[in-house]
Amino acid sequence: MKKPLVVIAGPTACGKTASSIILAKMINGEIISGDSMQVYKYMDIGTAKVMPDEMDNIPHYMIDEIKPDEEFNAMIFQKTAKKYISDIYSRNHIPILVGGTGFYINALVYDNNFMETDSSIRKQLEFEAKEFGNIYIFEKLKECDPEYAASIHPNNLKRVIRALEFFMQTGQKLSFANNEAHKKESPYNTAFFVLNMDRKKLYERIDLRVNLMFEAGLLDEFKKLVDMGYGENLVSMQGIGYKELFPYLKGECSLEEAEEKIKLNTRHFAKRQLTWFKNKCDGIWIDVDEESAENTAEKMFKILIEKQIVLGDIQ
RNA sequence: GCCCAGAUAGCUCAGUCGGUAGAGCAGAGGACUGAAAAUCCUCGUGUCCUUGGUUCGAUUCCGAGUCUGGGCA
Repeated sequence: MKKPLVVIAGPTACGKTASSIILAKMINGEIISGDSMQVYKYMDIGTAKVMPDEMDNIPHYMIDEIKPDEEFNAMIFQKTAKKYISDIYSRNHIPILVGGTGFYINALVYDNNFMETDSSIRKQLEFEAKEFGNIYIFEKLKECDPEYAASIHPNNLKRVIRALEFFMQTGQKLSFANNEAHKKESPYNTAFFVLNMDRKKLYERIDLRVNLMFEAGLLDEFKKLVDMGYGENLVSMQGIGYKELFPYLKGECSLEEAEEKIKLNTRHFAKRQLTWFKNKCDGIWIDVDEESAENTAEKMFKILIEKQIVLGDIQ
């Protein structure tokens, strides 16, 4: 029998954190963060990380997992999170995966197969792309994996390079591997919640949250990271709320402009998240508009009982 | 009060040598299977300020008005 897994996804600033902690209390849950930025230590304010005083004694995992200059990706996420999940099962608790990184969440929920590769060829390919252009490298991909090439745009360099490096290292076509991976059935009995609210309201909440981040000392946090030697080229420092502050640091824009840019990028990001959850997940959408975190948690709890993912007497 | 310059998509503006118009940004939609808060793709009809005139035809030319900048008193 498949083991229970609760997922709480949704765009940034829609209230995942608060309602997930309440739900965790109700069902003996423990929380695994499905967030690509909260894994980094020292990046608290800009990632809107759950802090210990908010956790209400609910254990949280995949938070502060690594330092900002350490490598991280979907495979590492999956591997690490799976370990935490089995630990949670061993305690007879229910894992609640909560976050906004759809790619990571799906990797875990659908247990995607990742082939062992490393990124050693990457640099070379990046160099070639720079030297000879996107089309040149795209043509290269066309030769070894025409199906995959047909499915992506030549300008999407990251995708093109990944497909190429995958082929060069495994001798397999990414298009083929993806198809195989797609056939795999999820090992969990999952309730996949997607929290959402009226777009306008979401955007207002984003603006408000960015204001609060600055009040809470985002700029200091950023400067501290820079002082620790974490630079602009790091994946972690390309997170929204940090990357926009480099131009300010260099005197290329005002703080107000940087702040506006953060708001804008966060809105764009929320849109991309929504697109993913809409089209890549089989989710139960929960309208959070005008609702308290308690109501949202209550709603999810009811559905969990209906779906028999959780037993009624567990509380 | 006078003079000058504007008034065109939600915003900033381009343009039409007279045949009802187009960029950037915003916004919307989409892709994504080891960078994913990353990366990439698609989408532009609006009383061209109002009103007279000239004209087959005006957003475009001319006159008047209104508003907004700037200058002079």
